[in-house]
Amino acid sequence: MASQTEENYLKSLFNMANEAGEVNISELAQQMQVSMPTVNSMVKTLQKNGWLIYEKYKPVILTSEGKKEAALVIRKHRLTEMFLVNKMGFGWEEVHEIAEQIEHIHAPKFFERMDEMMGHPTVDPHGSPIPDKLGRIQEVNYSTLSQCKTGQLVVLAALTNSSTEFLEFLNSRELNLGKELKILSKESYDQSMVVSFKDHASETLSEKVCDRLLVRVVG
Amino acid sequence: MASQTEENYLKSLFNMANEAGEVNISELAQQMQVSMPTVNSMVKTLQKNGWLIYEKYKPVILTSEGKKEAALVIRKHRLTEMFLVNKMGFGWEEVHEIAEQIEHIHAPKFFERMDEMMGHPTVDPHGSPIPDKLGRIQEVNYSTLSQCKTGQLVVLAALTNSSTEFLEFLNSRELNLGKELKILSKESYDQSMVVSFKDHASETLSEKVCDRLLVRVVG
DNA sequence: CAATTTTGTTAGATAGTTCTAACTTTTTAC
DNA sequence: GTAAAAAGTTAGAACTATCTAACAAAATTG
Ligand SMILES: [Mn+2]
Ligand SMILES: [Mn+2]
Ligand SMILES: [Mn+2]
Ligand SMILES: [Mn+2]
Repeated sequence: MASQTEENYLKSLFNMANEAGEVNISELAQQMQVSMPTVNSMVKTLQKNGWLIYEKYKPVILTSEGKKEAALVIRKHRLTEMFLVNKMGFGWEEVHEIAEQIEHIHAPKFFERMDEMMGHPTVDPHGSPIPDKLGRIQEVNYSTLSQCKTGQLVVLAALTNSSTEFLEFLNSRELNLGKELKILSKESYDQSMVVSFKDHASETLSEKVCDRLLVRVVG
Repeated sequence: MASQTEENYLKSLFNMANEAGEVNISELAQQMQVSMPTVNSMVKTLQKNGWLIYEKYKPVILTSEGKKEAALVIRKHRLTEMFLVNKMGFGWEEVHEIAEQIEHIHAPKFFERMDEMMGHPTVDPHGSPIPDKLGRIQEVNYSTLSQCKTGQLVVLAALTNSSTEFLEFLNSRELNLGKELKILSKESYDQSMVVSFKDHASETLSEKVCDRLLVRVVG
């Protein structure tokens, strides 16, 4: 059984993998906030457990068992976040830190019960998909708001970044998932966009913000 | 901040302390399911943290800081058990193992929210008192059913033992907290008691069972 | 009270997760 | 295509939580 530390590495590996499924040691070290030698010894351990492929001086690659292990931890994380928001009244900006701890609880029934109580949600409070019990993750591809054209009508569906600061910024503009936005104009100098919400005056959103908003085009 | 291991030791120390507040190393080793040298080194660590008083060859004694630390972990444990039963539909026999893990989560708001959602409960699903936010524990003294006399009317209020097996035994007899029992007779040979429940035929309860049932005498 | 048993301590080891310092290999830049 | 920079590895150490073996102190018992 994976330790808490191992579970955190697996999660990062899963999220960081490129198209080829590769992750560099230095990037992983930065992500995990530990030194490269620490990562070096941990990847050897993860390899011994059959969760990744490691060859000296090469980027590491999760095995399918590693991916499944990671996805099941991510499932617990996202179910927890959704439970905290939907059943316990937390804001979407408060739940990540708590879920970071609860994801390591070994109690299948506890997460089963959360899942049931919420009617088997498919996404977490930030729009990220919740893997199923077998660790399968449903891929959805939204566009970023930046990629959209003037005149389009879009619905905010997910985020590419869920830092507390960004979530608090979105709260301050009442930008929550499901919100309909109409793209009024795009400034070619700095890529900022002017959008209007239903029942709300128009807003200017910087390129940085537009890059972090994932939307479904509805018109 | 106490590690998970330290928190588990503190909890055991708190629960095992005799009238003088003393706990023997050998008893603690047995309780924690570790060797005596392991306990020996841990009590030195706990002493360094100011949570207990240790002198060679003497039983250890929690300091008031140690007692508070312990009580706050017990608070998290019991709030969790109550939440699992009242808000998530678990049986009282299923919650201890889960709470044993969740009690180590560092997220004051999470437990605050549980407490609020339940309207600040004062006891856990097994009738044990929930310490307050300052680690103060309200002492209640019930009698065991064994101590009661024939003819008395009592209400089941708590348990001296909450093992899964005992809880399952109580489930099988529909003996839950709040149940009114009338003591019909007591067998002097083996101390077994015959009791009748409201809306139920009479039952014989062994001495072992009667010792584990804490009751409030109501008539 | 002396012998035995029980309780507690020390020493030394292991496993997990982390570090820094020193070194090597690979990649990038001129 | 060499030199410098970046990435990765090894060695050696620390800290936590645990163990067993050996020893010492305290408690019990005849
Ligand atoms: Mn999260
Ligand atoms: Mn985590
Ligand atoms: Mn419990
Ligand atoms: Mn515990």
